[in-house]
Amino acid sequence: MKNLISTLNEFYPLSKQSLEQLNSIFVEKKYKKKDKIASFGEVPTNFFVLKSGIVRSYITDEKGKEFIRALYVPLRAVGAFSSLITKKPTETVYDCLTDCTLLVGDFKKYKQFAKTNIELANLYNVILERLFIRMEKRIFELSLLDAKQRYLKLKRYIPEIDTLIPQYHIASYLNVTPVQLSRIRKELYK
Amino acid sequence: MKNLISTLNEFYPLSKQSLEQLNSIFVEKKYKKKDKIASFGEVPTNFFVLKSGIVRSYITDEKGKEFIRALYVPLRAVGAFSSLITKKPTETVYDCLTDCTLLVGDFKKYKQFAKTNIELANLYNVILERLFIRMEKRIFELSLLDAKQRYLKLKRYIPEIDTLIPQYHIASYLNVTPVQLSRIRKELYK
DNA sequence: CAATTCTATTAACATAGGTTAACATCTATA
DNA sequence: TATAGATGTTAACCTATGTTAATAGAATTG
Repeated sequence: MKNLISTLNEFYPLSKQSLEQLNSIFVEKKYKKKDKIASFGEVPTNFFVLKSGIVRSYITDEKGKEFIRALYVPLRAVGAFSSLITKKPTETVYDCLTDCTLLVGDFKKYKQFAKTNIELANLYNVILERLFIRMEKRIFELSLLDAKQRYLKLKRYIPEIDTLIPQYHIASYLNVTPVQLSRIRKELYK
Repeated sequence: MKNLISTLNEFYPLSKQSLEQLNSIFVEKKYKKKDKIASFGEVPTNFFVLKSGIVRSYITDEKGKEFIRALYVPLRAVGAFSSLITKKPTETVYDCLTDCTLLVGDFKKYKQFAKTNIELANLYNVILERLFIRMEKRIFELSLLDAKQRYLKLKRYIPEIDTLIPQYHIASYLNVTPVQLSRIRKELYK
């Protein structure tokens, strides 16, 4: 369990007892490209820490069109948190864009431990704080930047992105059509 | 302190000791329209609970143009949380769009108590969870809905909004120009 | 209450980005 | 390796929204 420990200690240093409690709720698991880790309409019970690969989250409109809302890279906390919190079915789907390794955590057990273990309560705080800051940045990005700037920003965040996932997925994350992203790239690389 | 107690118990029921700790860090304060509760470039030390009035948060671009990113109504937790968390200067300004009454909380003291008082750690969890869910909804809204739908959604959230704040503030929140909001209203009410 | 400043509307024009469709590659697999 | 499906590019056209400016009514203040 060396890996789990080093992964989690990057977020928040924990006592031996807390690490043991964490070990008891986390399982490492491998997923294939396209595997779902949270499906539409389901009430999720797990949250995850991404060890390798890329995960996306997306929502679907009435016509079945997919809108990628987030891309996750290794060491990020992943999961349908709002549904875990509200216990309502998720409208956001999470799936793997590449083969992935994830730490799968039992959210209910975690919360159970956090009720009495203040270290774990505070670790959850730290995770929520980070998620919150990411969300806020994403809102600034979506409202202040045009598609070209959003693309450049994404490339700064994940430089190899163009080789990792197809362009139409990138376009979806940027909230534009593949046609528009193609235009942007043309202008950028001429 | 009856008011503080009833306000906070709406979020999370607390023991007498926790309430006393909270009382010691919260002060009720009145603000005038246009008063700032967090200014650009400052490292904030307080967070707030809005008792009455409307507060906005906004960011400013290089040209000094303001972009309202959130509107807060009574009982919402308000504050430059990402700066409180990171201890870096805020780029987001928070000010009062109407005269307001706020509970002003000392964030550092709160965190200090939360280190050992698990009830307060968990209350902070609940607040962060709620903020997170709001953020996520706002992202869906900004990326899936056009300006007309965002306007209708805002009117469902705060029906009296048109009489509370000027239209150009509403437009800014919706991420469109006042001109465009005027067109939308024209189309809507014909 | 007159003058100034704010706010909302409208028109004319400009632009980013959407839609559709044709075409060209590339990739996987039967 | 031939074929079908997946992916990316380009062009033509359309729409929502931005920009600027003129106008007018409302609100504020000397």
